[in-house]
Amino acid sequence: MLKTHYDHNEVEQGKYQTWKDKGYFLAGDETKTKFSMLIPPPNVTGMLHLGHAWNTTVQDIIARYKRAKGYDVLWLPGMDHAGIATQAKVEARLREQGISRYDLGREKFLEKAWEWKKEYAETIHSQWSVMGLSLDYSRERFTLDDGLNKAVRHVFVTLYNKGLIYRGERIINWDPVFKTALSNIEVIHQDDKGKFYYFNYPLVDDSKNLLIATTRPETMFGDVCLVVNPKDERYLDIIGKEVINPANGEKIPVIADEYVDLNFGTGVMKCTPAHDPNDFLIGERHHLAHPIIMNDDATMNGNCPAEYVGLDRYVCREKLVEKLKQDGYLVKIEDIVHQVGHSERSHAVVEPMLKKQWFVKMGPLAKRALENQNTDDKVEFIPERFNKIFENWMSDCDDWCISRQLWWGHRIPAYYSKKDGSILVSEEPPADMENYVQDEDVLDTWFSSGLWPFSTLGWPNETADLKRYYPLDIMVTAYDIIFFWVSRMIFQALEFTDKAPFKKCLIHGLIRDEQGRKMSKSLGNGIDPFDVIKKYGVDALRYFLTTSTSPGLDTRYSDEKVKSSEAYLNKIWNASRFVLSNLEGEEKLDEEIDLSKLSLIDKYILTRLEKTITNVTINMEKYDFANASTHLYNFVYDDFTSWYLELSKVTMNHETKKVLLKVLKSIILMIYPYTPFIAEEIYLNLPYHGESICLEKYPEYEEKYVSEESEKIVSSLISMIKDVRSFKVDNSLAPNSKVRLYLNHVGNFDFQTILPYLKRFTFANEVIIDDESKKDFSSIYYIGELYIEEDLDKELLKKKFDEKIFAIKNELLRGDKMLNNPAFIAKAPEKKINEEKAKREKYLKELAEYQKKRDILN
RNA sequence: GGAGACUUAGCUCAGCUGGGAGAGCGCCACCCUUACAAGGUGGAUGUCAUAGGUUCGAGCCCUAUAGUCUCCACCA
Repeated sequence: MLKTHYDHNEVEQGKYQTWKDKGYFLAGDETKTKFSMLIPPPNVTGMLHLGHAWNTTVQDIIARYKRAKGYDVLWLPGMDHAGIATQAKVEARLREQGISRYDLGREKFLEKAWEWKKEYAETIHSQWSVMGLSLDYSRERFTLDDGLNKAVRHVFVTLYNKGLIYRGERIINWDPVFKTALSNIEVIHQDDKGKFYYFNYPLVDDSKNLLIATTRPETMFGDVCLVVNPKDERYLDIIGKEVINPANGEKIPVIADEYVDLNFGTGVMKCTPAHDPNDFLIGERHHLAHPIIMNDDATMNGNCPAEYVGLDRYVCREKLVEKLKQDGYLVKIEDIVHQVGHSERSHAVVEPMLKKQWFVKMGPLAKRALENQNTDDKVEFIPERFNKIFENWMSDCDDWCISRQLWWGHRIPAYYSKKDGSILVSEEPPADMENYVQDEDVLDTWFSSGLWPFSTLGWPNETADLKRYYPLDIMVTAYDIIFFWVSRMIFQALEFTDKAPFKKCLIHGLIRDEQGRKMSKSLGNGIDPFDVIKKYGVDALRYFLTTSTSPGLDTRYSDEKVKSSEAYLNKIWNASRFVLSNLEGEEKLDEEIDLSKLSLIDKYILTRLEKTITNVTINMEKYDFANASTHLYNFVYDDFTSWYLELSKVTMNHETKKVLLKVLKSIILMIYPYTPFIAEEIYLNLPYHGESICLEKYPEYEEKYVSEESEKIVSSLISMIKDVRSFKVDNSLAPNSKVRLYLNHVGNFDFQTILPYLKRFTFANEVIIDDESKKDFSSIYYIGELYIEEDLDKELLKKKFDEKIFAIKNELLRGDKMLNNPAFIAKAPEKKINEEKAKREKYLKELAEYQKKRDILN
């Protein structure tokens, strides 16, 4: 029997371990249709946050729903080594002990990193279990395990041999803190305050100056020329001439290139090919030198005048500006706000630098990904608009810089000959490894994540799992990693498996704090899901996360809403207690319900149940969990607890008890994917329950339980009761005050069937049916077919009637406007016209009745 | 500079393919009615951002405007 109070701690206790031990979450029943998904692997960098909780709960709902629907569900767990992020954490930990990774050396450092991984994997596992995620742990993977390493090497080598991976010297985004290259999307552009410095570059053999504006004076040491637009009439005569670079006194030429914008700045720009991507392209076109002027830590190098060597780039900037000011070259300084690139991980200002790195050639891969979206094999984004976001990015992306100057990750399988420096790219090290040196760099962490949908299933081996579960049915993720991850999975999958990696991609938003701000460490506004769980229970958190959210949109965390989720579960808990207490001692409740023995209200609730099952299922199939839960919520609160449970007390019998059991069971089966713990607890307390709710079937719509007629009659009954209640409040009568009711029998059903309920809920001491003599006494209140006799305030009654008459007249007006409109009659669908006509009839009748009663009062 | 989202009750948000404005929380009044006071009953509250347009009919479709937010982009 259920305890008097819903205590989430007690309810959650031990259940997950049992589910896991019993193997309920293991995939592999080949008699069923498969349904497969993978968890987006969390980084082994720390604790899971509310975003993870949201993302994984959505998947868990899908997994549990699909299992209940009879699928063989594979939900494969795993984690991501998260190269740069994890390495940063491990280095920070070492720094606390006063050591750097260089003190340890590569091998020892990696040992530390694996220790870190082990530690945090454990944390994540325990957090997954608290969340109740129905993961198949027997298939868990890690991006750095042997199988995935093999997949990564295979992909790298294959792409290299196809010419889709190349090594080249290009301008890349350099993170001077972590001292590694970054891909374009790892650079966050944000508005920073900066300055526009205007300098004079004196022309050689001329007294004139050229005015140049720059935001980065320190790069002047790397200037190789000035550039003007060949169409710019102002500067036609100076093209080909030389100027003095005031920073270092070197003579540099003025060249012409279409790139220069005539309307920006002074129309003349300086060109630093090694430290700016556009300057680099200009340099390529004009075969210019590209001197690098900074070290990896963004200090100035030997290509700068001695007094600046070793200075940090910003210190150098100040010093140089000061000097140029003294020398009379500085014309003015303007304050500006401009977009500056920062490293996603270190937040340092990214330095564009010319470096030799590995790249994936995106053109052909992107083309195929885009083309595939026009085929039957396309990935269906939910909501659909994310397809456009995906396509926009895909159709305009640069080559992907995949080498990272880190240690934690997949080491690039390229080997350089000690003899001649030639490159050997191969899945396995060369036999004569002593003659080679392996590339020091590792791959971008997203390189391996991009293979996740198939590498985790054993690819490149033709494993049974790969055959059965690939491609996946759905991928669930937040929109912020569409570029990082989703797009890469898609083009890698197409390239290596000739199929899209998943059929659907369900996109959800990000969770924000109560004020709508992003949760961040610096703001200190992060909310630990496990604090919330302690307070309200994991079921309440899960319910909140998946029901008060809208597809693809961000959501705000709301303590109030989690609380009300808990209140809802408490409601179900107590309703269950009521049902169970009524079932006690009853036998043969598992026998088929005898429709002929059902009361009016039993038929009513079954009808509402069947309709609810339909509505919930439709929305579950669309992965619209907010809508699905709303249908269930309304059924539970209104139909079931507010009305049926109360009404059932009046005519409780054996058949009603069967109905109570059936309806309760259906409710907990439908709430189960959202809130598995409380659902299991109640389930195990039901008579005739199975081993676990995890093994139960989802409720199915059954036509035989639907009775439109009963639904209609009980709806009238409910509105009568509501009217009497509201009548009492209006007349300051106690809710349980006795009344005498008169029913005028105009409907086509037997009023006797509703009498017991009407009496009980209106506290009527008498209900008189069809007594013509009682129709014109003065102290009455009339509602539909119902009269109430009482000593009443006539003025109040008049007012009530007048309000009602006014409302009906308004309705009539609305309808007449339509019906008197020839265009409406001509163009509106016939169904709608008939509806309006029927309403008109109904209102006219009501109006007449009310007016009659109103007249009696005068 | 492009792209997208959002603007509905005091607050947070629903409103499915156009056909009588909804929920939760909050608020007011009454009630410890035998599942539930984490409750029940009854109630108040909206020129659906603004202006046009399409339509018999617009919160919903189209256009423009304003405000908020996000993403993308190399403008020195």
